[in-house]
Amino acid sequence: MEKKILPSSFDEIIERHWPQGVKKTRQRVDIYRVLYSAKEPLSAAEIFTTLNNSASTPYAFSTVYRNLLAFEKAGILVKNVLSTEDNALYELKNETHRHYAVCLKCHKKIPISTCPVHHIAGDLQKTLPGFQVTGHQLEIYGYCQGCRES
Amino acid sequence: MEKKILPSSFDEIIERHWPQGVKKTRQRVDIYRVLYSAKEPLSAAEIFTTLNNSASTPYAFSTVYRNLLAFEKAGILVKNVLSTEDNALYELKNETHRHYAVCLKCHKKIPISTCPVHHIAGDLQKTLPGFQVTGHQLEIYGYCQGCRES
DNA sequence: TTGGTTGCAAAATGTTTGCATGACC
DNA sequence: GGTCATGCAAACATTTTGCAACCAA
Repeated sequence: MEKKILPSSFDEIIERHWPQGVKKTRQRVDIYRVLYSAKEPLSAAEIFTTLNNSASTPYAFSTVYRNLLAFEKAGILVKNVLSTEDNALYELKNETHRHYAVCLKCHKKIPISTCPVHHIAGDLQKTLPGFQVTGHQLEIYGYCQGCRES
Repeated sequence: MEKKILPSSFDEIIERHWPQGVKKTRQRVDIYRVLYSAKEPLSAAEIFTTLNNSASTPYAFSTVYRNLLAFEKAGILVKNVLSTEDNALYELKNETHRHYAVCLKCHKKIPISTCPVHHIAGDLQKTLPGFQVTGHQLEIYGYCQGCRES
């Protein structure tokens, strides 16, 4: 019985997922924690506010931006820019590849389980000869049930 | 032989495509023309520059933005915000529904003929019960042939 | 004529950068 | 101890807004 059972502490999660070559600072770990516990993509402002509400120590806006960029370069985070939002949203790249349906009225983001792009991955290579696909972004727009009823 | 043959003059095109309820001003027609002759989505700055290079009369930046919004509300234009660009891109909604593959190095935008989202339209309704889909945006990221070779 | 549209300038927003101080390895 | 990260403030780029003059219907 050497296999470890749940729950994993946050320290263990960090230990397992922390990217190579990124120095571990208090601020970075805290930003990671905020993103990790988020249920949907967050804006830099939301991360900034969460950090400064939860601790007495100040966190600078530039620190948030610089580290989101660092995480993105390290390959553990994706930056999304939706046409319906006026700012970028960030989320950790986790095991499950996800897209969202965005409500144009209440801006709620509903996860979509399937990814239509995977279905046509082969086709894409034919459509775009010589193009090396490294990623994609998809948003579905519309109105959620709640907003349709009101 | 009442059927009209090519070429259509730009005036005829405007006549046919101009949206209901949008007052036709010199500036709006000119913005429409720039978008119409563009081969790929343009930024507000590009439209602004094109306008001011091609005429002696000044065009204000705010006029460009206000009318892009007016066109969008009228349903004849789509606004795209790509994660790789720091500004929005605009293109006329024309008959053919299109997406682009964006090169992460040279930022070239290559049109994709197929739309994977159409393939799963039925699935989407099941995945998102109660959600009314009105549109979507898709970007493919990667590296184009030219940039891969260098 | 009259309400919508324009140009200009200024403000607002989100994001990036310079620099001295401070923290990690 | 040396290097990289941080906080602060100021700079930056894009987009939005207020207002008087103007134009299309």
